[in-house]
Amino acid sequence: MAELESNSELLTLFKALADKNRLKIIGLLAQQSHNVEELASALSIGASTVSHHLSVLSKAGLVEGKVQGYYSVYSLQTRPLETTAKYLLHWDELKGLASDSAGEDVFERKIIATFVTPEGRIKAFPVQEKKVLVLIRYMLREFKPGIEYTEKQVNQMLAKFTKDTARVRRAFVDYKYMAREGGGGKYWRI
Amino acid sequence: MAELESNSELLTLFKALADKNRLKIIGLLAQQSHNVEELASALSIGASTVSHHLSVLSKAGLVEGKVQGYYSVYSLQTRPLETTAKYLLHWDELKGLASDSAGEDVFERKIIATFVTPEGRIKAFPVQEKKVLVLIRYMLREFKPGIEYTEKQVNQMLAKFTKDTARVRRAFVDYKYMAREGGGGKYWRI
DNA sequence: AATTTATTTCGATGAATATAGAAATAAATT
DNA sequence: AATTTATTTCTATATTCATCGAAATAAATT
Repeated sequence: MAELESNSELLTLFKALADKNRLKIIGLLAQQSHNVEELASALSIGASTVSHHLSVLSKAGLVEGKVQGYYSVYSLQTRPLETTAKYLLHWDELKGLASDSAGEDVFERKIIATFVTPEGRIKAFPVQEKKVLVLIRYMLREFKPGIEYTEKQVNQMLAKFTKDTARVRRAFVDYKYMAREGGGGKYWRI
Repeated sequence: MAELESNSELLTLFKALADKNRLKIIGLLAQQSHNVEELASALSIGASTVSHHLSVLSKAGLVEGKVQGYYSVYSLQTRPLETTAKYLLHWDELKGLASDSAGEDVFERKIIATFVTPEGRIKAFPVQEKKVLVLIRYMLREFKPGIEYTEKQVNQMLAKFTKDTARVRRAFVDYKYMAREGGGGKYWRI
């Protein structure tokens, strides 16, 4: 498995970790290297099954086996565990997991990547109207159709994106993404 | 899921992460909260299937849903990801994964826990012979039956456990765990 | 070369689970 | 209260995958 984890590599890694006996194998190998039969008897399962598990773990880069006399001795490789762990810690990178699904188009994604922090706040508003609109729609997603929000609620929900909540609220209305009731100040998506 | 991860909690977490569509859901929720239908259309799968996936993720503590008008809006919970990541980084704790398998008995495990560092080195040799023997057998596991090792190899393999390799090598022979050929200095397990 | 030993591959079976569609539930609007 | 809308639960089906035993492979000893 390469150092840079693609989505499918992450998937094979999690799949490799998603089995009781494979976790036990990892635990045993974390103590000491073992050959196939030792693992089989420790887990009370067949040697061919252990061999299968080791192959799965090996494809995920989690173990490495080397022939030593009659036996092939397997040892734990901790690097993939470490890189995965760091990856999970910077969970903002998890956004990439959705990449191959048809959510945003390429242009929009680029704008968002440029003008939105990993935490989801607007760094600054672009000058070009077209780009501003991408961000407006980005924040609009927070509001579900069919629900009425008070002006206070709207401001509250926008606060996590930017300090200039009024500007965004006005943009929602100006660009006809939201309607507002004249008096009471209720907003809803169109 | 509790803060302290038991083995089975780790397993449910990895199982939850071991599916393509669930990873995509996590990716989408890392960007923004979503309701079930939004996720279903983004992934091109049925709403009931998404509901099932969200239930799996929820049992693992990875998402949380709250009712909001017509919709129930799901958001990503990053804490379990963080604790899991830290757990993987301190991979010496992975040894616990093998705990419920019938490898060592309780006494031996306790001795090893006391006198062996997380990295696998001998901190110090106990005074009681019975306890020393546990450590001797612990190191003996590194050597596979049927294979001959030169004295140099034996020392080399023991070096990762202790500086006093000669003591251990002698103990192997004294306690009849290993035999040695008189002249050439070849060792093998009995 | 023949034999012994450990591991891997192959083929088959059973269990777990992802998926869809229908029915039931819940929440809000009329 | 009846209706609309979204979600969940239920039921059934298809796929994935863990497991075993047998056969094939590989490596070392005789």
